[in-house]
Amino acid sequence: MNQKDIARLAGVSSATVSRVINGDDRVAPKTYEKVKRVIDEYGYVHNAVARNLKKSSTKTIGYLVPDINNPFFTSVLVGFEEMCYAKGYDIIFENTCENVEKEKKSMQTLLSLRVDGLLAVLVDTENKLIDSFDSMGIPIVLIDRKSKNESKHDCIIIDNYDAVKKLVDHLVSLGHTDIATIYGSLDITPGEERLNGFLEAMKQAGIPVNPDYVVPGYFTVEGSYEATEQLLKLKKPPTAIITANNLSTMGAYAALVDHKIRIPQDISLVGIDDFLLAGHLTPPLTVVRRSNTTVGRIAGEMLMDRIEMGSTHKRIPQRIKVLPTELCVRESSGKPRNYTI
Amino acid sequence: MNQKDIARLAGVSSATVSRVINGDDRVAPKTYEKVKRVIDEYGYVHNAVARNLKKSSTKTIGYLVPDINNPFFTSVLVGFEEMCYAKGYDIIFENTCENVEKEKKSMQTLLSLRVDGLLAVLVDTENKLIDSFDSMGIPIVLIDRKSKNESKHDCIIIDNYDAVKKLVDHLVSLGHTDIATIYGSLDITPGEERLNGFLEAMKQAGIPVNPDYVVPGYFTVEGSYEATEQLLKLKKPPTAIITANNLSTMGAYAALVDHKIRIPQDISLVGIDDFLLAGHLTPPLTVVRRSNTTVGRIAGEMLMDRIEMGSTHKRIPQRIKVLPTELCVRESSGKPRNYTI
DNA sequence: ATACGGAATGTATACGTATACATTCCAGGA
DNA sequence: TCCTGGAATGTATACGTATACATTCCGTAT
Repeated sequence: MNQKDIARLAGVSSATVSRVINGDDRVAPKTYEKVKRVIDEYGYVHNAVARNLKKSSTKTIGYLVPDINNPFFTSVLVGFEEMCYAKGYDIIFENTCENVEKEKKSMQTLLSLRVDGLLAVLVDTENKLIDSFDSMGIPIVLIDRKSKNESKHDCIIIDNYDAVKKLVDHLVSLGHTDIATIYGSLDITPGEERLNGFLEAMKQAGIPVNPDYVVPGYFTVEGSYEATEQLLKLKKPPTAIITANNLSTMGAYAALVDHKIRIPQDISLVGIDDFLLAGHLTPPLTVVRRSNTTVGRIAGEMLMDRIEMGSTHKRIPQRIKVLPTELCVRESSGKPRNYTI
Repeated sequence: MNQKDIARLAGVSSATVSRVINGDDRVAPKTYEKVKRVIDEYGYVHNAVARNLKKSSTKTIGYLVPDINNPFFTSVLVGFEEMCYAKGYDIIFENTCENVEKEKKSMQTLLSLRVDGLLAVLVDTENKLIDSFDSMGIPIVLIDRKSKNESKHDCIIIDNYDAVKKLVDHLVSLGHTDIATIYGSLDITPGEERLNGFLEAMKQAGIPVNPDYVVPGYFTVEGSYEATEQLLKLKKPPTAIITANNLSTMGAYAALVDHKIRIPQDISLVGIDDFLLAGHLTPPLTVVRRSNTTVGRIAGEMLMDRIEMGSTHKRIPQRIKVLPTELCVRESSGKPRNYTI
């Protein structure tokens, strides 16, 4: 059942059917009704595949993230989907599992599927396939992680140095000096910048950094759980811990709870990125936060803005949107203990 | 740049190029290499839109859920994506926001996009568009919520009656009689069955149900937060609360924490469905759980199984997979208090 | 009555691919 | 030498749509 069939049944040409379907106003009301009736009667459903081929546009956008288990990417997806739906775009979902090979295949697929745009959080920011998107004129918006080489793509980030500095300063103002950090993967920008931000903020605060207090958590719950246990095993555990993202915070929290460490009496815990329940844990956690759905919403706007510009979008220079962050003081940060644990 | 261009540049026909791309072994090794080289050199990327039109199959599956903010649906997505990726299917993501109108539009879009299958959690289980999928021979797998009318579609569910009964029996064995439940939306099966299951299990245990102890939480964090506050306002609050899903548990937990109610000393809290952190809260929560990623994985299997059967899949009768649930006793359930709060 | 012009509709084609069918090629057997 | 047959390749078409262009229709002005 296609337009030609409908045309025959309605006694018109297939062009007219196409016009009815696309709401072309150059069709007489009575013809419109007649065709509409036949369409409904026979349950014809428009074939977007053929349309996409003809129009060389798919009204489709790729959403490529490394780990959908991470609630951050889910929240971003919510905002992104909201914008896409409003503008009539559909989302093709790709989960790369932080795997370079899978990322390649996913990007190849999206390319092949002729998505009109791509929202990506890349594992391999030097990925050659990025060039393919460029040469095909498909806009890309990057989130959180920038390409290391001079990238031409729009991106939405936060000031990681500033975010960590807010946490360090907060802890320092409470009297902490034995501050530890559980840092993330250093080969992606947030990991690198948040660690450097920590070191820099400590320097500015005039507090020497204890190398034992700088441990990797790999941005994962498990990694940070273990990192926390490692910190607890020290002869003198830190009085405060700064984590590098939401998962890291969860891991550290779980480890502290499991080891019966009281927060914040024994150890203060603060982190980057808010998450569901973070404000309702015992105690509620102090975090530096941004609006995750806003990230998705702005990404959608920037992307569809470029898409609608057509090929001329290449003339618009890279746009970098730095979202504001806010220190949200709750109860997981307090004065440093003055006893041994 | 298309197959014809590549063909001309390589001095072969477009059919040969197509064969090379599809790995057809009826092409001479040297020809294969020659074509491959031209493809790489010119950065040709295969057009899946055209292929899909020709083959009337898209290697694409719709994933339609009411609320991706719910971690349950995210976990399901993880398992589902895993299976899809393994079999070479891509996912088109639709979030209906529990909105009937949006659900209709989404289904219409998926139909138009000619997805090969659909994994759906429907708001409106009487949706007429389901029939369109049927008549076009596109298989559907339903999760969690069954169609109310006699549905012909595969579905993956749990025994809700049994799940609630496990919680009730657990609480009764601890000595509780003042048991409250925060139930979910009654117009979807899990909501209806879990409430009925509660009433039935209480009956079987010989415990009269206090109508004040049966309050709606609408399967949301906020709704359940308020429901919990409502329970706390009673002259005699319950000694235990059973929640209807993960969000409901979070809401109740947050409310109890915020009102300084001690769990389980003052009130026990148990719920259906596990979630990240549930085992690391203070105290860790007792829940009835299933493997969420398994739900997605099995759904993917059932769906692609039918897809690969082609049109004959209609001859296979409805398959209902009831996943096992397990009572996971942690520390949020204890003996009932013997004092007034 | 005729010409005109805009509205309504029809005709024909291209989008890029996969594949049925046709053709060419070539080695090996008679 | 010719024939045979399988391997390799080419030719032609259909998938379902949107749309440029052509045509028809019909009311109105001349």
